[in-house]
Amino acid sequence: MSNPELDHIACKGTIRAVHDAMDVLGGRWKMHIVASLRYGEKRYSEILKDISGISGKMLSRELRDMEINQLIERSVKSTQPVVVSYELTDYGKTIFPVIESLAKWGSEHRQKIIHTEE
Amino acid sequence: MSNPELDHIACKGTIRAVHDAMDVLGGRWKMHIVASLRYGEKRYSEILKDISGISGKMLSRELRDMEINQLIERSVKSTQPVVVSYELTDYGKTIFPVIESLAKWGSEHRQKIIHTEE
DNA sequence: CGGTATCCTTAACGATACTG
DNA sequence: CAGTATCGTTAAGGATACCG
Repeated sequence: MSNPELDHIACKGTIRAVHDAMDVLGGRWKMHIVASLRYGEKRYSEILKDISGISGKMLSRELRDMEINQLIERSVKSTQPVVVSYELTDYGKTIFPVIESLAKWGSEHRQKIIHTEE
Repeated sequence: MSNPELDHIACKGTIRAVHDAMDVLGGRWKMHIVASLRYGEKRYSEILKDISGISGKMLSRELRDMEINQLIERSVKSTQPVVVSYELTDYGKTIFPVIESLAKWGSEHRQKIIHTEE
């Protein structure tokens, strides 16, 4: 049943789609940020605490990128001191299935690593 | 129904799982390679043609990484000239759901970009 | 608190030339 | 064909200091 030509076309399509996704979701931290905002809005400092390893500079840079791409929304409450929070837009929430499958694979992968005591 | 504490625990778990996945699948090209091998084994030069933008150096480096992580298998047929091909291991194939959701998001994202004529 | 500016180091990556 | 070696450039990222 398998057809080399059709496979090739499908393959190229998948690669292109993966490429398009990576343009926006690529980089070490974007997926982490989506995961952090998974259950609702959070403040800058909360996200910073959530994601161990990220620096403030990178977090603000990535947040800005994602805001430009309309994945997240930044809101400022002009209290004293100022409170800034971020949340996923409806469009940003469409990434959930990706995060979910990635997280699922990641936790299964960790199990595998543990059991083969690497 | 939503519980801030439970959300926080779930969130941290997701972030950790995403992190574990990224350790192995991170980088600009690994997902492309999985997509390229999606429908069966391929030769080095075929993968190189599939993935536009990747250089030979990066391809061989990424392939080696993935072989070490047991995601792909490299086989050499000692004909003249030598033929080397790569294919996903059973373990590597467990990444399919991730690729699928990523590709799905990517193609929808492209549609969105086109329709908002960015 | 939520950043930006500056400096610095390392890693990623590409191009080219070369080899078995 | 399937790479490796070498060189050079750009990007990623951290540390620290500073600002409204």
